[in-house]
Amino acid sequence: MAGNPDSDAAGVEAWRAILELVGWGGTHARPPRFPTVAAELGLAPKQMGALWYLEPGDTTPMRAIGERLHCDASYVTDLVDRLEERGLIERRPSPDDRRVTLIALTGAGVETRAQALAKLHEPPEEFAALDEDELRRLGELLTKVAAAEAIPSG
Amino acid sequence: MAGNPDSDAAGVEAWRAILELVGWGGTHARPPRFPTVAAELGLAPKQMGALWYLEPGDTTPMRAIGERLHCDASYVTDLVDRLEERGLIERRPSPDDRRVTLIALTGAGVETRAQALAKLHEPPEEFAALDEDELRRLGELLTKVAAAEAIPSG
DNA sequence: TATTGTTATACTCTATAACTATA
DNA sequence: TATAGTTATAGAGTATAACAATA
Repeated sequence: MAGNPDSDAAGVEAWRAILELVGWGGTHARPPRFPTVAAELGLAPKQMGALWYLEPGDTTPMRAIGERLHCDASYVTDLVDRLEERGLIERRPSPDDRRVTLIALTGAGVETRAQALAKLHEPPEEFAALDEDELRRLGELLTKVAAAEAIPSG
Repeated sequence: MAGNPDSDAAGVEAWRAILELVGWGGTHARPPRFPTVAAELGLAPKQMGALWYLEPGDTTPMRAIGERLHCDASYVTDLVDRLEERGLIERRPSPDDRRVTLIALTGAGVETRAQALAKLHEPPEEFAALDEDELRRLGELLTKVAAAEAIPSG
């Protein structure tokens, strides 16, 4: 972000609006979306993050979950313990490497995950302030941004 | 969100991109912005939220902080204790009502708050994927959305 | 020797309940 | 009686360090 001043200003404005919508803004202070949805399903935010990361039908080493969630391996153990107690996931020994434990969603896990994603993906009511063309344009622009590789700063 | 299908689809797409950018997405899993910035400054997320809410030069009853941050009064006490220990805020008795304690930022608090906001408001690198016109348009659309009153669903 | 996962432990975040002072 | 804030306490979230098993 060291371009021309006008562009920077527009970027700051856009970003600030995003923070606002997401519940991290200073002005209206909406409740933050992700933790709220997690709480509605009786999940800790990271538990929901883990469920999200797990693809239905797929199998994932515990280590990968920790990397994705930016949390310690010991906490992944705890996370997995609790999700397993609730019957949402199961552990399976890896056939390839006897050190690794693979995680898979159970049927109940697939269902809970779907509920979580449905709630999360529900756009905010405020989108009604835009007409259809505006909304489509917004979607295009944001998708272009989100698809871009983050340039590691520094 | 019960409009026409096209509009809904565009909204979902836009919203999904926002979640992605903010670190709540499933695909790239960027680290979530707000907690990361707080950690960089050695603050708990809610501590940073409190600092944000406090306007420099202003004075705010503790109760209001709890409402804004959606947390319990007892935790506000703790929050304020720790922020006060670090010299970022100070308590002042209210002249109007001897039950209420007013909170004000100290000089150090104003400075820390500014640092936090600067980091938070820094747009993501990915905005570089848009040219100036696109960025301006994005800013306009998002601002319009963020300024809209949320229609309480139900 | 390095890596995956677990256990033990402790620290931080946050809420509930009971309480004090004031209104 | 209701409201602002505090204290005591407990629970959930998360990390560090030491460890076992496997590679």
